[in-house]
Amino acid sequence: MRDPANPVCRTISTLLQRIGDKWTVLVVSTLGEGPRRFNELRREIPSVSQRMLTLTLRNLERDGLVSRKVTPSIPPRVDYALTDLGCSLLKPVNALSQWALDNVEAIHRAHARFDTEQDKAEAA
Amino acid sequence: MRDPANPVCRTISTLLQRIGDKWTVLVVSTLGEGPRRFNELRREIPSVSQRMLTLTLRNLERDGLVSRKVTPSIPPRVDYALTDLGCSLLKPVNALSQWALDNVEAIHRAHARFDTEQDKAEAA
DNA sequence: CAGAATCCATCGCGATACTG
DNA sequence: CAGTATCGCGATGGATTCTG
Repeated sequence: MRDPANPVCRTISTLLQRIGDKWTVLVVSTLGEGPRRFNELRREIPSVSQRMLTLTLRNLERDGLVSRKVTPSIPPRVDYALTDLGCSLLKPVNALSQWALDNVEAIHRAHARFDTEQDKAEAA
Repeated sequence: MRDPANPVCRTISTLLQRIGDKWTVLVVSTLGEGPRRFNELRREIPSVSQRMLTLTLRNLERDGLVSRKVTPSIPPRVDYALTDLGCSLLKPVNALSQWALDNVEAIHRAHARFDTEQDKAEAA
């Protein structure tokens, strides 16, 4: 059950990695507010590069979490939106974010404690 | 609020990355069943290398999620366990895993659909 | 506007060998 | 038993340039 060869386990692992990658959650939570065009997303997430936004959206589309609607006009228009599946992911993701928010300070205290003990250890 | 320069946002991002890395969730969920020694963890997670298990545990300890109790005997004995903070993380993480379990098939269908459409596109 | 393609620095991670 | 140290490959991701 904890065996990474187990296909179910691998699927979970893959999902967690996607959640953990640099831009996915940012994009998903932005789309959680409503559909966006490509450059709208870029503006709302200023630090994402064009390349990474494209890759992130492709992965999300492949997972069935985001829909991509192309309007072949000039200039072209592409609208991204969460699918129902994508929306359903919002809840557990937000729960995790909320946990992080609730425990930011505890984590920082833990870091400080750990790091000072580390310093004492190497001073010796 | 969505600005990666925002320290709170960075903390969330860091946590999500930790969740997303290859071994953290496996280790945390194993420790969720009770305290374990180093090599017990290795046996229960056969594919983890010594190095990565050490690093994963160090990070978890630094975050205050896992406690490390050394018994200086010969041979030495080290017990790892979830802290209260670590336990509290279990719930949102399990929620996410459960979501993945519930939607494994939907995701696989999405992959299949996406990939065949990809093939058609490049065939043209 | 919404990308695709290319180049390149960095890093995660595994394999291996050594230690108190 | 529970680590640490070193090496090296492949993947990740940023910057830049080109396109329909």
